[in-house]
Amino acid sequence: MTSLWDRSRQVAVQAILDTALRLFAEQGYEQTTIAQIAREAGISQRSLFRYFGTKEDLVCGDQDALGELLKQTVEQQPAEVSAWDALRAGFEVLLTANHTPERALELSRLIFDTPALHARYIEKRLRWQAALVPVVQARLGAAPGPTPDPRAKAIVATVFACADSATELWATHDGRLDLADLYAQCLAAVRGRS
Amino acid sequence: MTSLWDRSRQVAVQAILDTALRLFAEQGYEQTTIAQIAREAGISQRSLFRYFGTKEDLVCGDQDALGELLKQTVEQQPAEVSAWDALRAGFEVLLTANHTPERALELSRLIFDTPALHARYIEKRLRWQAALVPVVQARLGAAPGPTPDPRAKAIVATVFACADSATELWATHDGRLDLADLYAQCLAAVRGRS
DNA sequence: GCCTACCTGGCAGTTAATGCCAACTAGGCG
DNA sequence: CGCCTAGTTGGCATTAACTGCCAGGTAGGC
Repeated sequence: MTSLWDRSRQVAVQAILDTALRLFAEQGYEQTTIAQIAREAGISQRSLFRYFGTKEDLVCGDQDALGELLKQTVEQQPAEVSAWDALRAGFEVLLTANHTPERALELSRLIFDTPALHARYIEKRLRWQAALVPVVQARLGAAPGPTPDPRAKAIVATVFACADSATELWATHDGRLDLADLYAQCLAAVRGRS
Repeated sequence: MTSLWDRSRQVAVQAILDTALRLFAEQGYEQTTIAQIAREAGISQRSLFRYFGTKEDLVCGDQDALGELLKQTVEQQPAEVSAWDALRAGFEVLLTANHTPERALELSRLIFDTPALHARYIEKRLRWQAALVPVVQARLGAAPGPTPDPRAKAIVATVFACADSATELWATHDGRLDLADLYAQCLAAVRGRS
């Protein structure tokens, strides 16, 4: 059922993405205009905005799909797995599903170096967090009462904070360190006695 | 040495801020234009942008001073205070220094309900985090070596994650719960054995 | 009383983003 | 095959956030 439209759409999306990422890497995010991307990708400005609603989505757009994957992975962990371990499992799935390491590194650097992108990225991440809170809450076996239970929210936020710290360290060291290992170190610093 | 210029500047800033916040509360952030704020505040659009570099700064602007206050408070804690306690002390100072509770609640709701503002707020918060990492690292007594120490970064990120979770809970419950208490609960959920 | 320094306002221009409309194209149907 | 419909594309105009520039004004030192 993949019509010709769907296929050419895929091709166009990829072409736009490649052009944009190349230009961002060459001249920086702020210095690259939508007009230039559209011109070099051989598409009208108007259509570019139909594919990607905002300039930031050119970088952070495909995060949405990853968020869904993360949620499903956490949900499908066996019931006896703790909330912390379930979230770690989800995080590890993301690592393999992301892109090639080089691409992920390039994207990470772009995001961490560009305040506007960083903010947008975190905004998307916050939506993942909100979606994960009920999942984690169920795993904690809490009865939702009148006084809300901050535990699930805090745990999810902390896991993301550690994942973010680990990713930033990984990016600033050009990917030479092991990301999963950095994540474990971050979590240990938080949860261990100190 | 407060010249007339400084004073009228203060007055102007306050007038703009009051007008902007009122309009944001009445019609929402996105629906309010800079032109309208300038008109109702009796100032030119050009000068408004000189006082506040961006529209978002009308809401998140004074966060900068708070960040500096936070950093200094944490720095000035006695040496025997742990990193966690020093950060908590800083957070508590922020609570009292903020504004009136009503104003803080109104601002919090505006920020949490407006994606663009939320992103901007987090962006500023990230700068606080970066400034705090060396302070916390010194308190951890770590010798910065070739292999970086993720602990300070992770601890700071976690404290902010918990503070953010607590603030969001506090705002969604109209300020009826105690913010410091919520923060303690969040941190306990993360650091306690579970 | 003048002069310098700074502040203010208007104007034009750039960039991201949106709505509208006309031209086009794929794919179904007689 | 020829048409028709639906979905797509591109150009044009518009809005809103910003920025640079320049002319005018005002406070404060000399």
